Amino acid sequence: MIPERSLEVLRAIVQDYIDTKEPVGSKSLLERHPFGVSSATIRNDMALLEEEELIVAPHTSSGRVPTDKGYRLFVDRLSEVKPLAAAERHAIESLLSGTADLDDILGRTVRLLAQLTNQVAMVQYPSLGRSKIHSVELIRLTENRILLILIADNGRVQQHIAVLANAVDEEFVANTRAKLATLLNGQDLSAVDSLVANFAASFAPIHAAEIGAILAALAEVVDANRQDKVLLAGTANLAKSERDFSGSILPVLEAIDEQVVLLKLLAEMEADQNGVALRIGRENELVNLSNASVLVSDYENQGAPVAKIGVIGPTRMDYQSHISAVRAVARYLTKTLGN
Amino acid sequence: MIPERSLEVLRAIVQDYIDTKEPVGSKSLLERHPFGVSSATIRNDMALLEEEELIVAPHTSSGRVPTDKGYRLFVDRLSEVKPLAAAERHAIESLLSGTADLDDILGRTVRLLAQLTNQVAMVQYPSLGRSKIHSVELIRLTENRILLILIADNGRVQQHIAVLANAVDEEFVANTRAKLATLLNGQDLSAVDSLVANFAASFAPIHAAEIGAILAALAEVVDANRQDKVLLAGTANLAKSERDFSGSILPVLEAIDEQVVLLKLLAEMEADQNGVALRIGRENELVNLSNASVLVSDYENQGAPVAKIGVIGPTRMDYQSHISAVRAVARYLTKTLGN
DNA sequence: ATTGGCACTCAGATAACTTGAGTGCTAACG
DNA sequence: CGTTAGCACTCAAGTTATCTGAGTGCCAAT
Repeated sequence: MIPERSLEVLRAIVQDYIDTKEPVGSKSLLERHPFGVSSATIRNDMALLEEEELIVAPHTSSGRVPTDKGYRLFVDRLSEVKPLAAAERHAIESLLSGTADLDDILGRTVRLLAQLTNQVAMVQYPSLGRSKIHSVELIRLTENRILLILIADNGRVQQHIAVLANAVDEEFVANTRAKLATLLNGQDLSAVDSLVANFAASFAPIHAAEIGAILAALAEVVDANRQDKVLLAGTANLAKSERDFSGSILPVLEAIDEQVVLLKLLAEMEADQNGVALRIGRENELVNLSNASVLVSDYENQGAPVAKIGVIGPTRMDYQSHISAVRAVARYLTKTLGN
Repeated sequence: MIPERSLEVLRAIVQDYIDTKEPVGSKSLLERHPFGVSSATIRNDMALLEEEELIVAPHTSSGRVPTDKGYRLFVDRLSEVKPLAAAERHAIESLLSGTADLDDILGRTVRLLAQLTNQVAMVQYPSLGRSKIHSVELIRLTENRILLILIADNGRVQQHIAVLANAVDEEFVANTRAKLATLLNGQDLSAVDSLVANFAASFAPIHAAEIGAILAALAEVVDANRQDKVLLAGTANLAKSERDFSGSILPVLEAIDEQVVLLKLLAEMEADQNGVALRIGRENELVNLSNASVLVSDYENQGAPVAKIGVIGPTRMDYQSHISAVRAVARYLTKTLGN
């Protein structure tokens, strides 16, 4: 077991390092934190912490820097979450009020989070996994092109064009639309597949191809809802804190380019008791983000988590503040979606 | 007037500099380009070019580097556009074939362009300025929330939710929808404002507030079509060519964050006889992109330019190749949209 | 107009030296 | 035993000096 004071030293090291961005030594640590012991004692504690791989010295004769493991311990056991300043709270309230459109809400929210944290912020579009279908519309664009629109009960709208082999008339479209409505309105999105299994049977075989194309479009639209989208903001913050990413911001930019990677990462992350999920440095190795930390929280709609929102930044980020920022924004987003 | 050979020297300097990323001196220039004169003569020519502010020496005793003005002259008068390699042509064909959805097409296209040029690529969503309304749909989500969907004749779909002060029934919605359809279907988007001017008059005054809200939503949607969106790809290329941007990639990242800036920039750019528009370095001063060049081309739908596609990169970019890449991709996009 | 020749410049590389914040270790202390 | 003072040691980073070579401008000769 690591003695109490040593843990305090670790906490002090992490805080100072986040603050000054300089490796912290035993003497300068005492200047900022009056431990009431001598620097030699601190050095002994540091030796212990280094033993435990919680800190490391970049060079033989330099101060110490927290390791990923050190940050992890700090976050899990040593740090209180720092509540938001009133001004920040106010900023959230005022910036996010009075919106209606989903795109708009998410856009504003992610920008706000980027601004609050000075990091790259991201928000995932609400998954419709547990959502229900509000309605399905069919619109005849031309004689052989049908626009299919699927509206979910949370207001998200997806459309797709079905191109038919043969021309169809308005009546056919209206008829199909009515049947689809009866079948699907109010149903779970996830149930669509089984519900439409025998759909073609209720039509004359002559129209089998057309019905097939429309069902394909429907499948496409349902699927598009599954493969979520990610909205980003604050990429310029990367350039500002470039040196914080040991070496290069390239992996982060690559992740941003390849949204698939981000989505995979988000999907893997599960919130802890604090309501946030955090991956520090090497913990992101699989997605090639070893020099970054990812911090996300779920946001909810109708009582159930629907997607994630969070930030991505250097391992040396201000976890205490950012955790509360992410949580607050997630909560506010939940609230906004509730209306 | 600048003599012929001096211009040849300028061309050689630009090409070498783009190639080697090193300031080019009189002697090494001769090694790569056998001018048949001595280095002293080249130096004389260089002195002239420097006089004309077409090249500049970073340090007293160093080779020369083209200025923005030098690049401009090079592009306008000295360079042939380099046709695409067969492999690239092939890549375009295969990567962009077999798609249907607008989002999908644009996404693929912009990625492709980023890959071809190794720069940040951007594509603007098709403006609907000259498009017509295919149809307007109203869908009653709840008793006081109406989803308005506007479908343009090019398949682009925009929706917006109107929140009403009072509850309305299905009949009211159907009625309104029918009237809107009669009024608007097939009309120019730009004509919407004047067409709906007296719309409220055809309803009982008791519903004035509701009609107002719906018209507001309509205005919103029409407006959303005007303020186009930009899709980006290849931001990771920024990190790779970071040193090419004198100093910092920050301004570029900022522009990417603030899409408004990009849109403004795109709006200002008008294609020349080559079918592309190019802004070099300082020519972008107003949008704070003095150390970058922006190269775009129009793409068309139904015979008229609808939006722009292009790249943004360091002033020292390979204009010859990139111009043809942008043009080819724009043309292919035009062709794909034609289906 | 072009060229060979020459003195000059200066960014960048290399090396030697200094500095100072930091370390580990040990012997003494309460 | 945990703590401390003291000391020798390390090494990144800064400073200075020196060297090098690719490059220049200029001028007299062709």
